[in-house]
Amino acid sequence: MEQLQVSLNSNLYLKDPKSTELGERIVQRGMEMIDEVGLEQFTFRKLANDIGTTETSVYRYFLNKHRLLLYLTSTYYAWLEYQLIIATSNVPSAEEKLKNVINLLVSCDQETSSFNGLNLKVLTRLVISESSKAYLTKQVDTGNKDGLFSGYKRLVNRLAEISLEINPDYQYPHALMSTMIEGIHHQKYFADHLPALTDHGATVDHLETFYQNMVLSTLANNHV
Amino acid sequence: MEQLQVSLNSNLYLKDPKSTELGERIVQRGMEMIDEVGLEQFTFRKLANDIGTTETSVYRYFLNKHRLLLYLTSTYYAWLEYQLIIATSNVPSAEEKLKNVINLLVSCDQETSSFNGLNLKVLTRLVISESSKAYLTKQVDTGNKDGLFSGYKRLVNRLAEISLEINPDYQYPHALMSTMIEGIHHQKYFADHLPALTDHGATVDHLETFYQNMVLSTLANNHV
DNA sequence: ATACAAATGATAGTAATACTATTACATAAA
DNA sequence: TTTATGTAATAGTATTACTATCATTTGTAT
Repeated sequence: MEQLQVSLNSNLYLKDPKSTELGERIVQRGMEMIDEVGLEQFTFRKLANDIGTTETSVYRYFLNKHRLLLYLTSTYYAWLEYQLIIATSNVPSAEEKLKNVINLLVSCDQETSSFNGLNLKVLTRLVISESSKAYLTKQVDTGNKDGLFSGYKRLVNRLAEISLEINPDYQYPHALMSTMIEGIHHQKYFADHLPALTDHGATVDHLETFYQNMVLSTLANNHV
Repeated sequence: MEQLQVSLNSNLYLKDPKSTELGERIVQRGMEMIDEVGLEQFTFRKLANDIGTTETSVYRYFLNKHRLLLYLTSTYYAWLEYQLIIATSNVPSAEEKLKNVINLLVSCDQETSSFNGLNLKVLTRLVISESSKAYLTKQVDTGNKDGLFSGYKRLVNRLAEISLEINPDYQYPHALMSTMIEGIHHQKYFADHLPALTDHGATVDHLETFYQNMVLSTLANNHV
């Protein structure tokens, strides 16, 4: 799992950070610093000072901090896609597949392992609090054309297919799955910062129950 | 409706923008400019130049642009709460109430009227693309203590109560309603910018069908 | 051992951002 | 008339988000 090679869209970076040791450190410490101080307070200068290099060198790898964020979130979605394949292969029942995926999504902030040298607990936390900022910008359309969101879209597509296995007539499989993924992230954030917007502290077990019921009930489709 | 006085939490501003004509212009043009250029590119200097005043004067009303954004989103939620009361009073069936609310939420970007001098179509568009940035910051906890999110929380509470009227045993009414509100906003954004993440262009009618089915099926609770 | 290119580093510079401090002016209540 | 109060103009600062240039190190092919 550690050694798995995942190739991300090359528009995410200027120079592949996996090609050099400096690149690896930029991505690793970049993730940690964004997690610590938040994207707004994070700068390439701070990162460069921290890892003992120069601002210029960091700019050689990434166009700006938004691209670094996108690189990180794309890594997260690549990991999820890989886990999804494991969690659904050789599972005959589509409902069981979806349950496994929900379990994966609600518990990945408990993961102790690493992926591409990135601590998954930290990466998940970063995705929860910062990933929306990757697409809520005026540059979203050009970024989308450049394929910067293809990892996320591929994941949603896979999940939509599983939904259609459960109910082939269901009209909104992409909407349901993107609502679920974003929802899980939001509920975890709310639990930590705005608990009035969720229930039972959005623990792993409660979130799992909530989203299982929500998705499976919706796909059973008894209110159209 | 135009004349309705809604008082927002006084921590949202330094000086009540409704107390002066300059304040009103700051809020109005502020909304329009954030909608046009996005929060990142929006600055108090640009706003001041645009409305013919100085940066300093703008800072007298709002601590920073995040607080102005929060003021705007709070206005939106205050309007929603008011509309919700209209849409649910004298409606005997709880299910009917929730349907009315969903209709309100999915169609408020079509609204042609104004509220507190703010064009609701523009305000809704701004909320869809920018409101997450109001709470996805490292200052969220102090902001929450200062009551900056109380309007949103009150709205979710009201909706949670309606959910419990439908199913008094349901365990996740706040989670379901915040998932729905955020979901509606996201789906509208995806329709415009990342259409692979939604279905049928997330038109008003489709969104209404999707969320009605999702919420009512979930509350019917047949998968726990 | 030499030549060469790729990678990194050092230094400097710029326009803009997100503020703050100071001062002056106008008004209006005491 | 004094005194407070609100409002604005001017100026200044530290930081941000970059870009340009050039020197140096390092690994590799010959």
